[in-house]
Amino acid sequence: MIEETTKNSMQFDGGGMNLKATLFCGQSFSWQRTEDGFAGTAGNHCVVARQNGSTICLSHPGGAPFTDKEERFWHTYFAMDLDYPALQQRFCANKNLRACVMAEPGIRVLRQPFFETLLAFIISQNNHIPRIAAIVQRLKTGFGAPLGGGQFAFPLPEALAPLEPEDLAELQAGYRAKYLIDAAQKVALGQVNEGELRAMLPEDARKKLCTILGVGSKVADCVLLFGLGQWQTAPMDVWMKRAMTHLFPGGMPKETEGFEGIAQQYIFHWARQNLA
DNA sequence: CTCCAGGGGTTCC
DNA sequence: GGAACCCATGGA
Repeated sequence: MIEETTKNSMQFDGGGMNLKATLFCGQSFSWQRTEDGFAGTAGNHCVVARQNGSTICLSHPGGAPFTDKEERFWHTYFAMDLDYPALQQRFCANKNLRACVMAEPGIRVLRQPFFETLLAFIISQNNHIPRIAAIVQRLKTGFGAPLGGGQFAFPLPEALAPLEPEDLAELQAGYRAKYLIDAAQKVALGQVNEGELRAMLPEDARKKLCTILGVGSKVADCVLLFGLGQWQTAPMDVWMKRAMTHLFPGGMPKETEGFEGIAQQYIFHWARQNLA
């Protein structure tokens, strides 16, 4: 008998993660609900994710085994290297942080690829989550490389850079189409470079991102947080004020699904940088 | 029909 | 700096 050595799925303990809340709270727009779980892509990788109790299970749409490289990729994507329960316990010493933690304790900040995070949050401007996700999906299927199982990768900057806004008409992204192309061009030409952004001081990276048409303070903050693992250093009161200005200009909403998660993500990242 | 959704650009002052 | 207005699109 030959032992089965390939792994057609990977499982790990979520460490208190709520998969559904994490995927659909508004930090990522690359996941879809399917009959047997949540199908999503990141970079050149695609998976179907499920949660059974505390266990997170990932499998390929076609059932293919995972390589070591893919396992590491998803491990990093879901930030499984961080001890969230311990992190949250520390946050709860602060009143504002505690409120964010208690709103939805199962949310983790995902580590998403830079370019797709940038474009997704450009699309997000003056828009709502279901439509953002629909536009992202059309962007992938229309301009991305097929990954099998009906999934498509997020298009590369080089694929979008030569296009004209009318070429993106099928996205139904409206006036944002020219923003997407400008972002793709600046990344493809190296005027905006992920490695350089990561090496920069966060405030400088923020300014650099804002040179892209359609990227202002809010989009830049989201890209720094979700796509670059970076955040600016600022005193707590400044940071909280910015988060609240961005997120809840009219005051904290009561039952708006996802919003509490966004607040938590904002605060979590700040706290990770400053309370360590 | 009007309003607005996780903004940003432009054009004023 | 801040305020008004516009930008496409689709759902309530």
